[in-house]
Amino acid sequence: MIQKPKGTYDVYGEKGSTILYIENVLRALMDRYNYEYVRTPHFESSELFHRAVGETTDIVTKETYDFLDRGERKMTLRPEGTAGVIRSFIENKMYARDILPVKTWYYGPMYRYERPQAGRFREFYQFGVEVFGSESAMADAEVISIPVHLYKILGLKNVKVKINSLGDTASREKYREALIQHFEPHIGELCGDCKERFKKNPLRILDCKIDHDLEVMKSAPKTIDYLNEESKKHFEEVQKYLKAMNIEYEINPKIVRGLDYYTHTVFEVEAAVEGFGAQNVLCGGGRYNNLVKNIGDKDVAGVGFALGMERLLTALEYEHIAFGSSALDVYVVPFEDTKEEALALVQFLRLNGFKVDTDYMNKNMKANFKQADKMHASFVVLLGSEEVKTGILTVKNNHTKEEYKIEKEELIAFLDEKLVEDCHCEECECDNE
RNA sequence: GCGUUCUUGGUGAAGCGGUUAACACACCUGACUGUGACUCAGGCAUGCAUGGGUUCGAUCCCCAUAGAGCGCCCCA
Repeated sequence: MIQKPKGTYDVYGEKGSTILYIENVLRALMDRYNYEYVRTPHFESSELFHRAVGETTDIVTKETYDFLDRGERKMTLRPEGTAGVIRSFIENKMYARDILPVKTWYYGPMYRYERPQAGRFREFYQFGVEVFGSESAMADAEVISIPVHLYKILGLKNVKVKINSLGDTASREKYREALIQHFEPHIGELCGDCKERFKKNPLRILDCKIDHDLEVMKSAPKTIDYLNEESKKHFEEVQKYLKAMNIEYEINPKIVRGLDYYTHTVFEVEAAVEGFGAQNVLCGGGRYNNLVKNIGDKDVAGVGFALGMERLLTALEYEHIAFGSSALDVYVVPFEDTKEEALALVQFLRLNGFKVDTDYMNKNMKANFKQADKMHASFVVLLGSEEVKTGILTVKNNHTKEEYKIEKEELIAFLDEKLVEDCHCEECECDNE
């Protein structure tokens, strides 16, 4: 038996409906925010990610899918979306647009060679936005508002927005040094991982799950104390705009993000769901005023965020939120000698806009009614030789079990009327609210 | 990359070193060749992730491999 590769998954059934629903929500949402869709290749020159993500992060040193193409070019399956979008922004000279900022969104599969665990796969889907060309804190606030809005639409409660500021390059560097000075005398007290982090990426020490109770951790310097005037002002403005939009947030000085391209605002949205496990961060992002320059020598500010679909789906599952496919309008029961007429009727109804299905398995009557129930059919139409002969159809309301004799010409009008009348659901598009 | 738990039909699962691998749900057939919830009678894993080994005999014990879950590293 051939199995799917480790860390991948198939989508089918109810999960498929949920994903399609969310994707539609994303599309509509981004249209409302006036963001444009950008699609970039799933693989890029390896160098792009090395420049974007930074050589020190593990993402690039050991977690990417790298390969040589037949022309011996080093290629990498994209481990995240930002780098490709920036490359596209520069290559297509979007910075020269007549309308700035350029507000973009993307959605698609990303690849990381990691050990799979809850809500984490080797091929995973990310949705994200990138806004280029604005240094205004308004852009930061708008970007933060998008996932908040999305989670609200999806009905996800108990989400928490956590923000922090790393400041501009100068502030950030000053802070980094302060952090090193702070931890250096106590390095012996830290766990093994933190000793490693101290050398590679001291900011990440703040994220440690083992050492977080240590005195030296609690007394660690905070990023916001090292912001220069300009950075401080920017951070205050972000908060001002968030308040203006009624978005609740808390400042968490320990949010530093893993990637070293961030400047100023960084944020995460967490799901406070019981039993959700270690992977409770639903999305993260921030401002990256130097990244475009690093990649393409154009000094353009940027701010963005990304969210993982798999983790979002897990969170929805925990909250018992599902978006199943809609119920069938009509189930047609064919008989041995009326298959052609049945299929013709099915097609006729479909052409008139109804959601219709029938039996393809030569089921008996009992099994057919069972199947109609399983498909949540509103109406069952029996089509035997008698109905074919007389042109008068037997139509049964599958909820009330009432039976009607309807002429074929009247069927569409009958269904139109009855379907609206009977509809009690909250989600469908009918006008019967 | 490290640690740890696990893998038995379509599903939930019981099981013990020894002849037919429980039970339930689902599904199929018939009683009931045109009306569904009940009932009754049948059917439904030559096989217990895969490959080796120990044994007279392995779903069960041992080893390896693969996959899944959880935690760590890392991280949207």
